[in-house]
Amino acid sequence: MQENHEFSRIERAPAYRLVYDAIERQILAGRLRVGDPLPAEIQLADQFGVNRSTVREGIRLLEQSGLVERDGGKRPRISVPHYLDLASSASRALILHSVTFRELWEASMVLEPAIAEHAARHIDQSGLDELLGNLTAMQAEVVSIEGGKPADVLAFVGLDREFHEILAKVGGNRVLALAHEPVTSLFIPTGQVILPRLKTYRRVLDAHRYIFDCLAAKDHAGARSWMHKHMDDFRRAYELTALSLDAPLDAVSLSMSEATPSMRSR
Amino acid sequence: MQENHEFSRIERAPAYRLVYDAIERQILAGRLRVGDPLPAEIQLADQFGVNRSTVREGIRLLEQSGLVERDGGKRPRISVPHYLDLASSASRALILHSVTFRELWEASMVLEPAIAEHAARHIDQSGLDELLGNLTAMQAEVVSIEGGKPADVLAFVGLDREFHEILAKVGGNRVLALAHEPVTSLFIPTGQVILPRLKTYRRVLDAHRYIFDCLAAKDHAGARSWMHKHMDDFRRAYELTALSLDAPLDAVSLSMSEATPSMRSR
DNA sequence: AACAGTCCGTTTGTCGGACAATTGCAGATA
DNA sequence: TATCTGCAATTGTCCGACAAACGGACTGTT
Repeated sequence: MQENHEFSRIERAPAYRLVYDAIERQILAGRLRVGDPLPAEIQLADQFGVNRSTVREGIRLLEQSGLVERDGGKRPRISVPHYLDLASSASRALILHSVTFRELWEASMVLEPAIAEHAARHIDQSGLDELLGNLTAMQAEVVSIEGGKPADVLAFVGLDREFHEILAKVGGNRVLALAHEPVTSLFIPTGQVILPRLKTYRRVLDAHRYIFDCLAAKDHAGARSWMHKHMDDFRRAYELTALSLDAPLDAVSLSMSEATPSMRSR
Repeated sequence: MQENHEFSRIERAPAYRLVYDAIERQILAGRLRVGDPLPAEIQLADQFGVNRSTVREGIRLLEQSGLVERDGGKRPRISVPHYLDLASSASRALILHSVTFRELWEASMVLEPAIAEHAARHIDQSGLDELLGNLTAMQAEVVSIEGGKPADVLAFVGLDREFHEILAKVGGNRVLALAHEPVTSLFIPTGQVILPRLKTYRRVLDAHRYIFDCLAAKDHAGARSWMHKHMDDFRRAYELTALSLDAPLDAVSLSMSEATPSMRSR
C-alpha cells in the first residue's frame, strides 16, 4: 500500500538565477527604471547575501536578455530589450531548427503584404522621404550595375532590407514589425545568393517603386497587391536557382548574415 | 579643412563576452553539436587562457541565450533555443515598449486567420484529435459555468490559448508559429480580464467549434473567415469593457505572482 | 569666469585559490 | 547479473586581491 502524499517537484535554482529573477522582477515592477544605473555589484551582493561573483553571474543573464546594457566600461544601465536583438536571436533559432525556405516564404507572404497595407494607411511625409532616399540609392546601384560595373551585392541587399524595414517601421505596429524582422534577416543571405545569379536587380527596384507609388497615393490595396507580387517573385527566383523550397536554410546562410554588422548603432 | 581619416569605433569587449562569442561560433559551426555536454569550465579556462570565473560568466550568457541548457545539477549541454523562451522574451519586450492593444489586435488579425488557413491545409487526424480533446474540455467548463458554478477563468483562458497553439503547431510553419506565440501570450492576461466581465464563454467555444468544423472539412477559406470573426469578436469585447484600444498593455499583466524566494536558505 | 589638467575614491573586470555538494563511473560485492 | 560503494570530476559558491577605467572634486592658468 502506498502513501498518496503528492510531493511537488523540488526546484533548486542556483543562486545566480535567483539574483536574476529578483532583479528582473524589480525592473518589470518599475522599481528599477529604464535608464537608471544598476546598483553596484558589491551592494547587490550585500543585499542578497551572496558573493559578488554570484551577483555578477546573475547580471550576465540580465545582460544577455537585454534588460541590462553595458555601454563601454561604464556602469551598466537598466534598458528595454531592443527589437533587433530579439530578432537576431529568433533568426538564429530558426536556422538551428532547420527551418525551410518554404516556411520562411509562407510567413513572408502573410506578413509583408499586411505590413505594406499598414504602411499605406499610416505613412507620413517623412516616411515617404525616407523611402525615396532608399529608392534613389537603389536606382543608382542598378544604373551602375547595368553600366557594366561589378555588382555590389552586399550594398544592394542592404538597401533591399532597408526598404522593407522602413515599411515595417512606418506602419506603426511594433508587434508586426517584430514578427517581420527575423523573416527579413533570413531573406538577406538568400538574396545574396540569388541576385548575382539571376541579375534581377531592376526587377526588385521596379517592385519597390510600384509599392512606393501606392504608398504615396495611400492606395493600401495596391500596396498589398504589389507586395504580394514582389514576394511571389522572390519565390520564383529561388526556384529558378534550382534550390529546393523544402531544404532547410543551412548554417552557411547564418554565417553570411553574421558578416553584416548589427544595425544597432548608437 | 578636415582630415578625412575615418576611425572605426574601437571595440573593447570584455573577456567573458569573447568567451561567449567563441563558444557560440563553435556551436553555430557545428563543431559543438546539440546534445553534447559543454567542456568542463576548467578546461575551457585553460584553452582560452582566462580564469574560470570569466568562463563562467561567458557560460551565463550562453545559458540565457538558450544555446546551453543546464538540466538540474548535471553537466550543461549544448541546445537549440526553444520557441517558448524566445516568445516569452518577445512578450516581455513588447510590454516594456508599451505596445497597445490595438497593435496586438492588428497583428493577430494578420496572423491568426493565416494560421487557421495553414492549419486547414495541413492538419491530420492526430491534430484533429488533439483539438477535439481541447474542445470537449472547454465544453465541460462552459457547461459547468452555465450550471452556476464559479467560473475557473484561469483554466478557461488556458484552454483558449491551447486551442490557438495547437492550430499554430499543426500548420507546420514554425516561422508563423514563432511570430504567433507572443501575440497569444499577451492576449491571455487580457482575456482574463474580459471574460469574467462579459461572460462570453459560450461565444468563444462556439467560435472554436466552427473553426474546428472547417478544419475537419479542409475548408481553409472557412477556417480563415471564422478565425477572422473570432478575433474581431475579441476586439469588440475589449471595447465593451471600456478599455481603450490605444492604452498600453499594463505591466501588471506580465508580473508573475510569485513571492521573492529567500536567498539565504542554505 | 571659462577652461584644462590632476588627483582620488568607486566600480568593474579579472585573477587565484578554496571547499561543499552532486554526478558519473568503475570496481567491489551479493 | 544486478546492486552497492567509493572515488574522481565538475559545478556552485565563497573569499580576497588588484589593475584599469570612470566620475567627480579640486587646482591652476588664461
